[in-house]
Amino acid sequence: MRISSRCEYGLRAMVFLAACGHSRPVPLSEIAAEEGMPAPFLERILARLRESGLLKATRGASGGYQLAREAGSIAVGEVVTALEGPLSLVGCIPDDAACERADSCASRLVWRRLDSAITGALDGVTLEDLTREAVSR
Amino acid sequence: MRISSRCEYGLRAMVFLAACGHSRPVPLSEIAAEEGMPAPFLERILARLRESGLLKATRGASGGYQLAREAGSIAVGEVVTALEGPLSLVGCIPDDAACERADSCASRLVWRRLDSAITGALDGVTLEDLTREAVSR
DNA sequence: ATAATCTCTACCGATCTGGTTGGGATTTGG
DNA sequence: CCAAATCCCAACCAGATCGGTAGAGATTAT
Repeated sequence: MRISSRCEYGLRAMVFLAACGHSRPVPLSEIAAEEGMPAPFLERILARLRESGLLKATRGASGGYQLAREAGSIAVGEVVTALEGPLSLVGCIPDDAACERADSCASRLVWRRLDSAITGALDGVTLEDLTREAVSR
Repeated sequence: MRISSRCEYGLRAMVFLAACGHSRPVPLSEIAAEEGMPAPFLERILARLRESGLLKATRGASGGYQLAREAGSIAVGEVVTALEGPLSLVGCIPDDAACERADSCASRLVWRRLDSAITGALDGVTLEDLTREAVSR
């Protein structure tokens, strides 16, 4: 199991923007250069984040990207979900109607447990948490 | 994020074998039929599990597959790792030398947290746990 | 007006996924 | 000893995804 580059880049960009504060829009080129990511690829990643309402973009000269909400109100899980799609591990979670065996399926117990472990790990942390923890080291 | 069919089938097959007990080798065709999986695909899955030492196969008539160890000593995490490869989320976990930014990287905190959440959820449960829980419902 | 910037579409090679096909090797049971 | 059951293995396939590139367009500050 591996986190995609898309997801990794996306989160790093979001954290970068969170650290920049709300003062000004940050151009794509700056994020890409500072974080060492291929700009055209990052562009499409930020597009997804914008479509998901996590990012706000201003066009034209001295435009760029900003967080759409406060860093403290954006959970990491939202970023991951926006980039990776809904993180349903198997078809039958949470929709147990998807499998006729759902009632007797022992494996399903593991996927449920895993699902809540992942959700807990990602939804319990905000971008603000990350910038604060990172600074304090 | 999604569990692959390979992984899902593999775990279900292992649980099935755990429920069968150690009495006799169970032929592939039986597992496939009982669990509703495509037999040739399942075959390659079981091959991986055998190569990883989790499964024992006996050839010839009245042959089949058995767990290589007791169900109580096989963690679900082992099964998943055997099928899915080592589950390192990003290159820098646990090998922080893989990224020069590792020290200052805030995102890395999330991946570490996620990593231990996943490991905890998968390594803390054995096949025996699953069969027992499933039976008791 | 022009330069900076976001927006969008199309393409690309590589890899993974979920299979199928078919032929072999091995061992049991008759 | 032979036939059937069973595991073993390699090759192939279509489709999706990934990571990335290329290039043309729209919009806005200066």
